[in-house]
Formats: sequence, structure tokens, C-alpha cells
Amino acid sequence: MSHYCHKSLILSESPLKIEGVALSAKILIVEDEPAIQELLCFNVLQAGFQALCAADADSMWLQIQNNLPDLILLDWMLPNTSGVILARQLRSQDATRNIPIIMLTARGEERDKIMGLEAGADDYITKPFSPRELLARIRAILRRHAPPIPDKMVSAGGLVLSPSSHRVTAHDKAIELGPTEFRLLHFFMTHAERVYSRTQLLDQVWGTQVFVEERTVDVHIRRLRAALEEAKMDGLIQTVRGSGYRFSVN
Amino acid sequence: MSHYCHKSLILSESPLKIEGVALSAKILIVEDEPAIQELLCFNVLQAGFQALCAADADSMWLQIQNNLPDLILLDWMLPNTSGVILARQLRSQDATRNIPIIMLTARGEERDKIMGLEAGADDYITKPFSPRELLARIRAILRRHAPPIPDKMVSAGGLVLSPSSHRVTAHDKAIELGPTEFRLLHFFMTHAERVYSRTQLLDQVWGTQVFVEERTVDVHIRRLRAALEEAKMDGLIQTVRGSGYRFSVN
DNA sequence: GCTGAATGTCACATTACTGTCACAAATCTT
DNA sequence: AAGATTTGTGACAGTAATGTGACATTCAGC
Repeated sequence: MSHYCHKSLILSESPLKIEGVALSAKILIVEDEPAIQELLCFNVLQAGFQALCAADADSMWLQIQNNLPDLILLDWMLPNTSGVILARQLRSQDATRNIPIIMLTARGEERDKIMGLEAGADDYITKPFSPRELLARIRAILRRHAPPIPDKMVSAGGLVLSPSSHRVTAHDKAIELGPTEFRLLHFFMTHAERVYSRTQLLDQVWGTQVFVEERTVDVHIRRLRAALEEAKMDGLIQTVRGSGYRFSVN
Repeated sequence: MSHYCHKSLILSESPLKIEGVALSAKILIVEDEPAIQELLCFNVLQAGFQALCAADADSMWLQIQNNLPDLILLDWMLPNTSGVILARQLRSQDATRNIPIIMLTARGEERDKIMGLEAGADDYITKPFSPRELLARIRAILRRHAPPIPDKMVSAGGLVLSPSSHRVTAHDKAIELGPTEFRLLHFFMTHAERVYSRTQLLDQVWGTQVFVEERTVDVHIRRLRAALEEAKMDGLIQTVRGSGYRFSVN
């Protein structure tokens, strides 16, 4: 019989979001083996998600009817049916078409994996798996399938930067930037008219974990300047000798 | 049971600030291992922060209720729970949502680190760590989360000087100054209508460590005058023969 | 394993700033 | 008025800060 995991209320207090991943995401676990179901459930809850459980196809559909999940963990082998078939069925219905599926399979053979993916799974994971790996996959999938976050577009000095699409345009013309230069420009655009030292920029753009030379900032500033110059957007980043750099529309 | 570290009053005497970081910041240490807690506490206090300690989740919440910390050092492994879960809970409450968290983890694996960050930690540090590293991280995080210091704009005699953007303008027109001239003008604008000897200016603007010729002041005064004159701002700096210089709007 | 993009680092080039001097100009003293 | 003292000014060289090209390494994707 289908049932909520008994722990499902512990951690699903508030629907907060971190980095675009809805932490309160509902995850439907479809797995007939009780021990494994329990394990999955525990890990999923531990990570702060809501967990719904089903042991067979019927209870799965029941759960879905009650409560549309954000992601489905689907066992390859189920009583009377298989995960591949269920995946096909899920994909064929409008309501469930866009719910990502992670397939759980005991067999490590390449062919199975491919078949699972062809059947419509977004990812697969082979048993035995580490909780860490499982959760990493879940997060990755959720992140990928997250509804396009209302994009916090930033515009300054004729530049338009869209964090979600990772694009920068000047006069509707795209500017190609590497990841670091993108973050650097993003930071500058959201902190214009203020001087930042190399150390501050390293903290803000690179993070505190990495330790790179301060002069590396100069190099990236140069690369960013070069990219902006190519789009005829010179002079936006000014050097303040002895202090650092400043982004300014003047 | 929760408790204040017994040394917590020793070093938290004056609420001085360095580089915009409030040194009197309250840091909550959540760590069950007594030896490590003691070590953390000691280092944190040594650095001039206030330290609060908790050995488990309950005492953590108690501490928070009593005294909202500015930063939380959170152990990855805690009795009955984990730092990841606590981090999520902290993030889900309005009162604690914006308190930065540094995760302490014994495991060096990349995946754990990433998971810790995804859980809402702002930074992590792997045991064993050096006190220097720990404090560097703490300062960096505090610096990053510090409310942007309101820019202490200075204006006098038609000039506007903004330390944070490192700019001087006269009638909305920028005036280009070198570092020393900038500091000199900043000092004058904040100490107008008063005569300063060359020695005093050297102390205030150059610092007491350096030893340069007194006449060097004259040269910089001249350069500053030239820059101001170019912006049609003459006569702001007057020579008081035999005594020094004075900044005055007349 | 190969390939290409991204990145960090270095060495070297270039620039900006600074301090000092010599001398000119101004101001004071007698 | 002449000399003494103080300040203004232009030039210059040394130095520190920044710009720049090249290179090695890493890493994902194939």
C-alpha cells in the first residue's frame, strides 16, 4: 500500500530555495524492496526534500494523483512491470510529461543504461550507490529542470546581463565571456561606482576557498576589457591606481 | 548544556573596527568535540571576536535565542543530527536566514564540500585547519556580509569627494588625482579652515612611518592646486607663510 | 588519449606616481 | 634696497603599480 514515509514532516518546514533548487521539492520514490525504499526515503528526507513512496505501479499513480512530484526515483525492476514501461507511460501523459525521472538499476551494463535513458529517464544510477551520489544526481536534475527563475537581469551602461541564461549583450549584440569574466562583470555591474581591491574581488568573485595570486585579477580584468572593447564598450572598468578597479558608466 | 566559553569576556573589550569588519562580531561555535570547541573558541577570542559555544543542536538554538550571532561555525557531524540539516533549518527561519555559516568538515572529499555549500553554507573549512586559515575565512565572510558601509561623502566649496568610489568632482565634472593628492585633498576637506604645518600634513597624509622631506609637501600642494585649477576651483588651498597651508572655501 | 577552452602564473613592457633637486619668485627683515 | 628666508615651479630619475603576451596546466567532452 502506498504511504508517506513516516519522517516526511520533519524537515519539510518551509519552501525555501537555494541556488534555484527548491529544497522542499517533492520526490516520489518508486521501489518495491522495503529496505531500499527505506534507505532512499531516509536519505532524501535527510537532505531536506519531501519524500513520497510507492512500492508498485498502482500506488505510484495514486501518489501522483494526490500530489504531483517534482522528481521520480524509479526502480528498474518492479512487480508486474518495469521502470522502462512506467517511464514511457509517464512521458505519454501531459501531467507527468515534464517530471524528471532517475532510474535505479542493479545491473551495470551499458545497454540497460542506454535503454533507460531512451525510455525517457533523465539520469540513471546503479545499485549499490552512495547517498552522496544519489543526492548529487537529484540536485543536478532538479537544478536542470528548475522552472526558469525570474531572471534578475542587470543592466548598466548599455550592457545587459542575464544571470540565468549566462549571457551578456551590448546593443543586442552578444558578448562572449568565460565563466570567470562573466562573474566578474556581474559583480561589477551590481556594484558599480565603487572601488574594489584585488583582495575584495578575489573574495567576491573567486570565493574564499581558492587562493590565487592577486595579479590574476589584473589578467582577468584585461580579458574582460578586451571582450568589452570588441563590443565598443570601452572605459567601463577603470583602474584606480593603488586601490583597485571600479566599474562606472562614465 | 550550552554555555559561554569561560574566556569570552577577556578579549571582547572594545568594539573597534578594522577594514570595515566589526571585530566585536559575535561568533557562534557549534561543535561537540570539547577539544576542538576549546581550540576554536580560543582562536576566535584571540582574534578579538566574541565567542558563543554550543555542543549540540538544542544548545545552538538556545544560544541563538539569547544572542543572535553574526556568524556561525557549524560542525559537519553533530550528535543526532548533521550540520547540513541545521544549516537548512537556519536558512528556513527569517531570524537566522542571513547569518553566514562556515561549515567545519573532517572529510576532504570534494562532493561533501559541494553538498555543504548547497545546503546553504557560505564557506567550509576542512579539519585540520590552521588558525590563520580559519580566521582568514571568518574575516572574509564577515567582510562580504557586512552591510555596505554608507559612503562618507565629503563636500566642501563646490567639491564632492567620495572615498568609496575614490572620486572627486566639481560641478559634476571629474577631477583626476593621484593617490597622494587624493588623500591630501580628503584630509583638507575634512579639516577645513585650519592651518596645518608641513610636519602635521606629513603625519596625517603620509603617515608617521615614512620620512620624506618637508618640501615634498609643497610639491604635492602644487600638484593638487594644478588639478583643482583645471576644474576652475582656484584659491581653495591657501599658503600661510611661516606656518603651512589651509583649506578654505573663501 | 586527444582537443580545445578556460584559467592561473610568470616575465617583461609600460605607465603613473613620487620624492628630490635646482632654481625662480615672492615675502620678510634690517 | 639688499640680503635672508620662505615658497612656487619645472624637470628628472627611481620606483612601484599596472598592462600585456606567452605559456603550462587543468578539465570537460569526445
